[in-house]
Amino acid sequence: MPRKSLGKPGRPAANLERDARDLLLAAATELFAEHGVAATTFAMIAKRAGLTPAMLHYYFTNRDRLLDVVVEERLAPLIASVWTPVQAGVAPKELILGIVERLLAGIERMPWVPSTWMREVLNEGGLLRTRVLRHLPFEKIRILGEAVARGQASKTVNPNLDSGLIGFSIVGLVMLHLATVSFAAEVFARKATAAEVMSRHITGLLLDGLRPPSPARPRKTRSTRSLDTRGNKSK
Amino acid sequence: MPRKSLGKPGRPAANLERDARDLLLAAATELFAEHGVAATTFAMIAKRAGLTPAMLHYYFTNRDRLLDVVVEERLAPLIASVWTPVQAGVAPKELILGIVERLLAGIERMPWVPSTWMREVLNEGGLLRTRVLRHLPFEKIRILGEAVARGQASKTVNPNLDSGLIGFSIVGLVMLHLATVSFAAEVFARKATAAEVMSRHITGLLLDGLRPPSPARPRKTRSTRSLDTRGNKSK
Amino acid sequence: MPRKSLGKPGRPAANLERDARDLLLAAATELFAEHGVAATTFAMIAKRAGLTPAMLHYYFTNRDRLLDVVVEERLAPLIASVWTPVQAGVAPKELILGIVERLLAGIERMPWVPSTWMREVLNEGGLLRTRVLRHLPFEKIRILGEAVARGQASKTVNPNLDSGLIGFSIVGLVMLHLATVSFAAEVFARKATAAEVMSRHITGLLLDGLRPPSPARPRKTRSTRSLDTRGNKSK
Amino acid sequence: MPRKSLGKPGRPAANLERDARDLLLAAATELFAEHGVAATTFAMIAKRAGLTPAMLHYYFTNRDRLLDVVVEERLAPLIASVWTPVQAGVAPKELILGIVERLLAGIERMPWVPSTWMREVLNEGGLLRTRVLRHLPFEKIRILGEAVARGQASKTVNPNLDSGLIGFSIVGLVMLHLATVSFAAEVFARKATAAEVMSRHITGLLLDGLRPPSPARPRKTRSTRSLDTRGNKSK
DNA sequence: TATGAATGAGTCTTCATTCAT
DNA sequence: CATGAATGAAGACTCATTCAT
Repeated sequence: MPRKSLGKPGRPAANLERDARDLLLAAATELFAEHGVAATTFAMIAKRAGLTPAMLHYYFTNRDRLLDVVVEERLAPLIASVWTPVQAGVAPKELILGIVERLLAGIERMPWVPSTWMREVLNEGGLLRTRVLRHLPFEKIRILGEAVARGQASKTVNPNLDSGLIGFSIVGLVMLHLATVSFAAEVFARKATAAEVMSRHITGLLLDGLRPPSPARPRKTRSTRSLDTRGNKSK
Repeated sequence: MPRKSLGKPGRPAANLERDARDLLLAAATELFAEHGVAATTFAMIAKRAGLTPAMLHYYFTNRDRLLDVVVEERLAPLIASVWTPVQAGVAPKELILGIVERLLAGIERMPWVPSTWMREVLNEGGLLRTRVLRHLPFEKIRILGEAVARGQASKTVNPNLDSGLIGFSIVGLVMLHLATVSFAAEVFARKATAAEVMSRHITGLLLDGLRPPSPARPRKTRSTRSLDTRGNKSK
Repeated sequence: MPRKSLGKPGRPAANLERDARDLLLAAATELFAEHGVAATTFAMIAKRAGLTPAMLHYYFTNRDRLLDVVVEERLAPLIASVWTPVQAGVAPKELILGIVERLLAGIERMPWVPSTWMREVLNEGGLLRTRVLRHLPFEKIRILGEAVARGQASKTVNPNLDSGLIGFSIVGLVMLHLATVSFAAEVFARKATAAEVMSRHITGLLLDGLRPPSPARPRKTRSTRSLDTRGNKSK
Repeated sequence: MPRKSLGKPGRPAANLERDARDLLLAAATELFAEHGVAATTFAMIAKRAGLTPAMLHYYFTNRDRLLDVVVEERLAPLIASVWTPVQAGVAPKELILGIVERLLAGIERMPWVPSTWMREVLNEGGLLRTRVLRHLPFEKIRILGEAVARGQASKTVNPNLDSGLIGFSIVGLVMLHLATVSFAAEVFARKATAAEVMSRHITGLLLDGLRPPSPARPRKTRSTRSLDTRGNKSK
């Protein structure tokens, strides 16, 4: 509860020395990604943060509260940053590209997200699912779905897609591939796929599937922009 | 696969009364899907199977061994049934359709798979990852990748896709969507998406992405066939 | 596995193929010596004998009964063989030499005895103590004590010795040294002391302590006789 | 040795209120002597100390660590106190008398030692054997052996003794007799032999065996001094 | 603000024992 | 005779949580 870090207004940047609460939160999210929420003990978190298990209770009182805090202070801002710019009236393709781009940028800052998302949000019985649900931007998701449905009506979008599922497919596809990076790397015993390649693969899959993209729309802009071009400041 | 079940020679089919080992295995896989491997205790498994925790040790000696058995007797056969038919020389589109179809059929028989796959195989630190790795059909995955690469060389396949990742994308996409069914349902507080719709959505995404499919190839066959048309009988 | 060995009554010697009961008893005594009674499980015994834990119950019904049998069929005969020849009227020195000799001979046939004796008989709380107590030849021990006391009265025996303890000292000393063989060997990382040397050391200690033996009585016979000169047939 | 026990600076001596760690250690050593290490459970120790089993893990983390601590904080100091005064150039008789005296004094403070020594150190498979081995004063043992060997060369010491074994015989003899006290008492259903008698018996046995001591060397001093005349302060 | 001490509930696992076959 | 199946009780050990300091 006690939120220290009351950086004097005078001091501009200098966030170097993070306080204990931040340290614990960082350790917790890392470990959640590595071992899952259920398998992460207070002792493990404390050890990684170089602090004591009792401090976790001091700052978060509770295992449940710790999860609340992780969702509210870490996942919710990411979700907001990804979906807030989604506006009605934009073409579905542009919406999707924006979502993917912002999501990739967010994950770059919080690499623990994909793993945790798949494990603890999408999965039935995931320990963060209910908590995350409260922060989903239903309105924005609906806007995206309607854009797709309109596209389908005007024959410019694949009618096989379910307009209600497309939002989950986009986010899930990104999470899936990012979480799979280490798996694919391990399978082939080679180093992880480059972020650039991964980004192209994902957007390519979403936009055109297996088919070669129509030459009319070169899409060259995408491939040249770096991932963090439009990083959403979560604070 | 069933070990004991020495049904009297008189009784023909009727495998109704499953033995304790089978019962435990079924309870374990269910619970793994619901809560994850780490969060599933012997007590929980025993309780669901209507047996005692000590029996788990009797049959599997060990928590590790239990996981071994789950992989070897449940996941490995599924993997084999999905990939065995993959042959060189077939068009990538056909390969992908076959994989998706067989995978969906397998999951229909073992609904606990998608959740567990995402949680315990794809995820870094997943408790089944190493074990599953040993059963992956690298040769078949390579055949698929090469088919895609050849398609890209002949300009008939989307060059943005990474031919090395495509195998993981296909399997992952199916797993992801199946695991997400309950999530989407919960989000919209409506009943789960029909299997038929889900199947069309997934193959649609893989083949054409957002773009409307070319009218030349109607693909009507797919949408009419039921999911388990060619279920692989594991027996 | 099932070792029948239903030796016909007609066949006299031929005990080569031991029956299951014997096998189990041998495995049990070995393990008792290695790990102690408390730390030896039925599973360990069965495994070493190449049989099943359930057979132990079949033959011995009970853990307690197994211990009873070990004492009655193995230790009691050894005790009897050692003490039976002790007769009143013999000089203490001769009595002691006889006891040591017979004990060493018995241990040679049952190498598990010293360890078990020290651990489970002498020690407070030893699991065989009460059982063994019933088989101790109190009368014989008394005879030895009186022989020593008479020697002390006639100034021919060390008056510092306690005539009541001397019986325990003799047996204990032998057991101690035999059990210590492996320890001393381990300490010096050399091979075990030869039986001959050990025998001389023990009798030397008992008869003369640190002092050089009086030249009048050469005692050469002892040191030249081998250990098993007068093995006591326990059956 | 006492870890915590930070008695207020004002209070001078008075270490009456022992801390939990000490209490647990005392309970453990007592029970090890009574039932052996293998048969002593955490629950038993905790119960005797009036604490909970979980505290044992708190202070010792581990069953193995508990044994380490017992050896390092209890047995090792005793061993050191017994052997440290052994110096080259001293007559073997004096060396032996000193060792016995110091050992008896140590055991008087730690009555659990003899039983545990015989069970868990000397015995093959003893649970403390390896741990104790690291604390044996090999150099001192060698000095004693050489003193005996020199005595044998100059015909003043019994040549039947093995100079390499004599150290083990001395310590073993003391441990044996002290551990046997309760056994002998139980056998004769009388109260335990007095410490004084026991001490005389042991040293008598070691110095002269069965023979009456030579009148030239009266050895009266020994028998009059009480056991703890020269208690070794372990700190 | 921080922590060492302490614990009850619960984890996996082992064991002796029973019993139907 | 012999054993595979089954289990209650107990083993060591872990964990989130409390609390005095």
